Amino acid sequence: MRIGDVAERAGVSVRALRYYEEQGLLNATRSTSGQRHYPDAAVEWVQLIQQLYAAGLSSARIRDLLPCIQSGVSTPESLTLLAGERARIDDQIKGLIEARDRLDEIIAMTERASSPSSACRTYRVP
Amino acid sequence: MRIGDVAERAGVSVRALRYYEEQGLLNATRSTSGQRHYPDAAVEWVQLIQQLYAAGLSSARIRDLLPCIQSGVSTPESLTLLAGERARIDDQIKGLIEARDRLDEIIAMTERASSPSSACRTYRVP
DNA sequence: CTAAAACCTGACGCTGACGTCAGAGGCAAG
DNA sequence: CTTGCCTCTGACGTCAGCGTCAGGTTTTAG
Repeated sequence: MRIGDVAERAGVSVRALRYYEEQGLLNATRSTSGQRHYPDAAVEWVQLIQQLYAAGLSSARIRDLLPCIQSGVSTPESLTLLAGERARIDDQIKGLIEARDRLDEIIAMTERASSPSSACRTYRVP
Repeated sequence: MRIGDVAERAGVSVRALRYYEEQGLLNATRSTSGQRHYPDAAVEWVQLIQQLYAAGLSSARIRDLLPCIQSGVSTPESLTLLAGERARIDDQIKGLIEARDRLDEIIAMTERASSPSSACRTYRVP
C-alpha cells in the first residue's frame, strides 16, 4: 500500500503518517524511487497510535512502549510505563466524569432557573 | 485576597490567573496601587475553570458559557453549547475507556508473554 | 506520449495555555 | 529605612502534532 491509501483507510493525513515515521513510530519499505510502501497491518497500527494520542500519550512515550507492544514481552520498565499511563488515563476519566456531572448540574440549574443550590453563583465576571 | 494567595489555594500559577483575566474569565478589584484583589469565591471559580480546561473546553467556550453559569439562566444558544460540550466529553470518556482497555490487553499480553492473540503483533518498527 | 494525480524532501506556520525574563513599583517587619 | 518578598506590565519563548507551501520526481490513466 502507498501512503495515500494508508492515510485514507486509517482516517489520518499523509502528513501525519510522515510525522509518525519521523518520530520513529511507523516504518515503511521504500521503492527504488523512494516511495513508501506499507503492509496492510499498518492501518491498524496507525489507528492504535491515534488512540494512544487521544488518550494523552506523547510520541516519545509511545516510542518507549513500542518494543514492548511489538515483542509482546514486557521489561520491568515497560510495565511501569504501561501501568503509569493506565493510571493516568484512569484519573483523566474520573476528571472527565466530574466535569460532565458539573455540566449536568449547570444544565439542570439553568433549566429550572430557580433554586439557588450550586456554587459559583455569587462570583461575577464582566 | 491577593493573587499569590489565590494561586496557592487554587493550585495554579500566578501567571495563569493573569491569563484568565486576560481571557475575560476572571475579574479582580484593584487597589489604588493597581494590585489585584479577589474574594474568597475566586478560588472555587478558578478550580471550575481548571476543571473545564481539563475537560477540553477552550477559553473562548468557557467565556461563552459565563453569562449562563453566572446568571443561572440559559438561553437556547447556551443550552446548545452546554449540551454539545457534554456530548463531546461523553465521547472522550468512551475513547479513553477504549484506550485503557487496550492498554490492559497489552499488559495482560506481555505479562503472559505467550498466546499470540492480540493484533499489531506482526508489524515491526525499527 | 502526455497530462493529471500522487509522492518526495525540506522548511516555515499555527494554536493555546501558559513559562519566563526584564525592569519597575509596593508593603509589612525589624 | 531598608531588606526582602510580592506584585505590576509587557513581551517573547515553548511545545506537540500536525497544516501548508515550494519545487521537484514518479506513477498512472487515457
